[in-house]
Amino acid sequence: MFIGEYIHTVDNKKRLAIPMKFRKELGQKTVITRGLDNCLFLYPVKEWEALAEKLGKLPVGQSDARGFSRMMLAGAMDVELDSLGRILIPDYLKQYASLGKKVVIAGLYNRLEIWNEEKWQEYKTKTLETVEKMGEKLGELGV
Amino acid sequence: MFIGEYIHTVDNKKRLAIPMKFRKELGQKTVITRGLDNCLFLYPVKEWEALAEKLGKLPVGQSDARGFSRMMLAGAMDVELDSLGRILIPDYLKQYASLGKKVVIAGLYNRLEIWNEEKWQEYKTKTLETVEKMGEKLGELGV
DNA sequence: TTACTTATGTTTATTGGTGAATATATTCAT
DNA sequence: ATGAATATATTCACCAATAAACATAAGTAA
Repeated sequence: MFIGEYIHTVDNKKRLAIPMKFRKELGQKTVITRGLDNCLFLYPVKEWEALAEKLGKLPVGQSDARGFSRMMLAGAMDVELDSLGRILIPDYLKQYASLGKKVVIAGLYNRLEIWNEEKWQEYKTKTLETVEKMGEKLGELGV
Repeated sequence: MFIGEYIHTVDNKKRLAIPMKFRKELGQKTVITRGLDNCLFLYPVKEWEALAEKLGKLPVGQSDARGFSRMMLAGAMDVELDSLGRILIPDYLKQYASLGKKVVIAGLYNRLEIWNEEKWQEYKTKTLETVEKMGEKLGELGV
């Protein structure tokens, strides 16, 4: 299970070191793809395969399902961690998530998310404002 | 069952000693997360895992469910008690709860809460004022 | 081929997490 | 009250993770 958030830097060769804590569970072979809210998703291959299968089975008739799976599938790229635990981020994904030097790597259960650092901070403040109201949901979850 | 409140200090390496009384029940491996009312929650791993599983299964498609699980999962961090019973508090959580040097550690049945000391005092006085009224609600809940 | 660019791999330095030791405070029993 | 025992606070020193710089290899175009 991936949890926690880290700030790392992308070097001038577009490489990003994955936090030590995530490496073991992530494995060497991973898949990176366009995520929701302008971030990138990074999956261990196994998780990805399961997800891809689901995406492939979405009804071709519905245009938004089509759009969603196109974005995820066509946007995907397999990347390997090198000897120092770094991945190479493809240009089009780097652009998509408007990644600069500082990025946030967040653990979200079965995937990692990669964010532009400022965007992440914005998103967080915005979301935290409403999260107290969501406290009710916590109750439903048995917290 | 965790009960009672303690005032402890965070050292300059952002470490916080857990009160001796809580250590045995808490265990070595714990998870610290964003809590409600700007405090932090500290769970024994088992308690956390049950919660995390529910969070992990929330639908990725819905934006507020996404926001919620991002805050809870990415906001969480597993921390181990070191040989002196201390935990390391990540920067972003320290900020979130605006922790200074003095913090309050309170036992709340199945979790601990970590508060900024002044905020805790404020919260307490504020809450004690209204506690009489709350009595009625308690009745409704069968206490 | 040669120069040049891009990708990949390695080395070094700095930062910050980790562990141990000492000092201070608190509690309890005499 | 006094001292012993236990708990907490603080400090110092070490090690590991990350970031940056450097070096090598591979590919591309003139």
